[in-house]
Amino acid sequence: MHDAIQRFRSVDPETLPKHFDAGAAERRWDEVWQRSGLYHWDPKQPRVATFVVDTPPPTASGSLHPGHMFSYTHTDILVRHQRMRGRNVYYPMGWDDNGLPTERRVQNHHHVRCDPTAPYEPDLRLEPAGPKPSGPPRRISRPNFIELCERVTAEDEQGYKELWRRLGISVDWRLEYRTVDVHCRRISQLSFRDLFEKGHVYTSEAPTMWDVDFQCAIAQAEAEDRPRRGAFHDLEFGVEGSERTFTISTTRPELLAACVGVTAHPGDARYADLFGRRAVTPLFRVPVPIFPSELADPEKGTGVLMVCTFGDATDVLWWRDHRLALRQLVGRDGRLAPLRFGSAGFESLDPEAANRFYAELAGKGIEGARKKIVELLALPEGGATSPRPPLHGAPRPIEHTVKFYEKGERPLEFVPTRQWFVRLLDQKQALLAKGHEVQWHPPFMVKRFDDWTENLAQDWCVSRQRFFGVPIPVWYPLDARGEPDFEHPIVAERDALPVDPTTDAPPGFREEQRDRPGGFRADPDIFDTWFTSSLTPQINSHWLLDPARHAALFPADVRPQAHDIIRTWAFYTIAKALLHENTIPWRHATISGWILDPDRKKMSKSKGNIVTPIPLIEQHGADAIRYWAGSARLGVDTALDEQVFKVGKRLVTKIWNAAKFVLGQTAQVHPITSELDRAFAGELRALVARATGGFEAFDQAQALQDTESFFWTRFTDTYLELAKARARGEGPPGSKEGPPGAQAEAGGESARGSAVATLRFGLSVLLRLFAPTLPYVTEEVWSWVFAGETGHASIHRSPWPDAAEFEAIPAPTEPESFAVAVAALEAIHKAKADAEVSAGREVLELRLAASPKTLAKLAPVLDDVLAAARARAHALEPAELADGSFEVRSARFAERTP
RNA sequence: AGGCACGUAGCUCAGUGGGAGAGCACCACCUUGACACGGUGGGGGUCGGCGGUUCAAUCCCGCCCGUGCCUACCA
Repeated sequence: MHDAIQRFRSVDPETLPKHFDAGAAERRWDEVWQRSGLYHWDPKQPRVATFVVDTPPPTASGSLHPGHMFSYTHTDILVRHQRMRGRNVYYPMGWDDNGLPTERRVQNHHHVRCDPTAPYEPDLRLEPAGPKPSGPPRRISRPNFIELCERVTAEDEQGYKELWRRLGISVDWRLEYRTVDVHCRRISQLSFRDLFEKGHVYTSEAPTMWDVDFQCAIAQAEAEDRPRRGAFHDLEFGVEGSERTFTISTTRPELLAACVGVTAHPGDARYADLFGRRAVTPLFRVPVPIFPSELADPEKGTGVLMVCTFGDATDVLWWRDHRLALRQLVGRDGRLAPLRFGSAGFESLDPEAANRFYAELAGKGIEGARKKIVELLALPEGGATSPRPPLHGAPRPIEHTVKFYEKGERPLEFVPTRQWFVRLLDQKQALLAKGHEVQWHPPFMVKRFDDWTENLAQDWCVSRQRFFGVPIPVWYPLDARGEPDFEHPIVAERDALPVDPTTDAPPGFREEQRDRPGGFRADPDIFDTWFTSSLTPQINSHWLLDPARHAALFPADVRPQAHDIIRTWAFYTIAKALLHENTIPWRHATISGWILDPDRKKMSKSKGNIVTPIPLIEQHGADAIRYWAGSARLGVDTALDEQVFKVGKRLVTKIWNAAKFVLGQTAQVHPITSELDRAFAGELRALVARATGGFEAFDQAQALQDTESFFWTRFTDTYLELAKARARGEGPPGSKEGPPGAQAEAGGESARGSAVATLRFGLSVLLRLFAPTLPYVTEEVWSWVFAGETGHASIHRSPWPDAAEFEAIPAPTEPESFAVAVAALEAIHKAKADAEVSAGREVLELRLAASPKTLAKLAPVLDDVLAAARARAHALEPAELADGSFEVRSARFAERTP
């Protein structure tokens, strides 16, 4: 770089526009960068030279959000730094088109519903439905529905793509993928096949968390707790063959017909006599076993409780561990199923009464059934043994937490259904170990991973009863009666993937055998969206399809993501890499915070406080938005603050103006020899080390802050002012001998050339330090002269500044001379401010005091200080002042600025 | 209930075992030649509270208070 200083050219500031036009620069440079292949990954380079980003694939069906700008900019800043460090960057973009958000978006956008029984309409063309469609939604076939999903997501992706390009997100668009495309379906199904071969997946019919509205199974990761108002109902139970009664408290009286057991803590003396006997439920008079369980809390309710199929996760445990009866009450649609008590049905001491009572409940929804059963329980004839009503007193309102599907509106139920699971409970220790092999930024985020992993209670349910997504590549053989054999699933062969079992026949079968006795039946389900998106590193590396590419791209270097999906995306991705290859999926996880609105509330669509991104860019410029994002450290929730945009915009303008000045200096450059220049270079060198260290520690905010602070306080406000006169070939006013330093240096021209060279060198270094954060304004300035001088057409492929660039610049004679020069100038500025005259006013007389040591340090830079202060005359006075500080003892200023 | 993070100037946020900082906002001044999308100067904070360690604590330790989030709590 120092050699390049010799080739420094100048530009005529008159030829440059007066102001920086951010919008024009964004359009122009994006086009140039795309056309020149600036962001292209080079597959020929080795792994060590490559930097692989596991970019988050956004759900394109969501709405654009300032949070998108925020977190993707974080990553892009790191990526641009790596690119300038010479790394061959692999920076893809994916779109997560799977699943519910897309289906919902299509349903609303076109006012349709998927009806798998409807026939395919090849020529169906639907227009967007508009804001308030009338009438019931149109029912369309599954293939039509999927076509719409693909069309809508493709449209939505354009909005994102436009935003990324406008923001200067430097992805290689050749590496675009969609989680439903052929390649991703193949990788996803390969993953299933591999897990199947390794014994990590199984199918079972078991009670599973079930959303009654979506009628779909849910994994633990998608369930969330919500506080809800409920009420304890005290119900009197009888004891078989005895007058003994006891009272249980339940919030779910509607499940009474599904009561299959009663339990209390083994140490609870109140109920010790009951263990081993049978309780008799009220209304339905069903005898059920009474057993002790450590899981029962003597403090809660009455200490004794009913076990139902199924009220909650603990019921599932009791049901399984104590081999209780299954009396599934809530159906897939959330309504109470028909039950029969008596000889042909469930046991009851009074089947006739049981059936009579239950007839009042069957077919009702949960809320309706609860209301009804409370009425029934208040009837005197409902009691099992006692003459009074089984419901004691009024329901007691409580606040309790209830599990919901995160996108759902009614509480989850446990419904026995056949699902596919990935075994994770037996992998907890290995998962924790792998999680700690990853370096998290900030490091404490690993705790989120630990908490989740340690508390994992269920294997991962990966099958979903939805339409749009990756099909599970499985068929089941049908026996002679047409019953499927779930113990011997037929999993598609690797070479056949991807398959859709609903249209493809399994190996060894013909299509005509579908759903026929002796034939086969397709698994109708699709995968959980995370089953595919947990493979984004492998999707990019073409795992199992291209071993050389996989070796070059896996594990990835960085996984950027937000902290709310550590339990899903990060967790499942780590799990997949562990189960497939016993490795980690990436070396670093960078966790961005959330965007809060100016009132510190989380921004979300439901709160209606979303600001749309593009207008913000139009208003402030992409660099200013990036400045705001880059200023926030990883993991820190950040307010959407227009003030910060303005600060960023001001910085952009200042860079542009400073560059215009620096590059407008026309003098011939010389080697950097003057003391002030050498001292400034020394400070700059320290900045480069700090900023580089910041980037290496994934702390782009610190790097930016250091660079920005240096730029204002060490460059524009100080060095530029101090070196300005010399660079122009002027000295202090009235000095006739030529530029300052002429006496001490070999000649005036070399001192002048030293200043010009230092200005250019400083600008070149600072531009490159800013380039990752502010790609547009730095590229614009770079293009004026530096591109030709350094041989790097774009600043974004130019070498990151390093110590080697400083080697040819001699160290300053006095390490503190820059600081001393600044302090002296500030003292004179203060005197001018006190006298209420402009900083540009000439100083006719000046008595400047400092300690003798400080005055000695000032000597080699004195002429620059006097020139910057416009001092015609001066006297230096040794004084008892703290080292490094100056005082103006007296001064006289010119009447007006010349 | 356990955990993690945060609490520093009116606001947004850096920071470090020894001097309390930046930007914005505020006040005063300066039409200066790269920049008025500018410059110079200034006022403003018991660094959440209480203890402890230390020659010295905003920083380390303990407890407490407040805020946010994660996990658990579902009879």
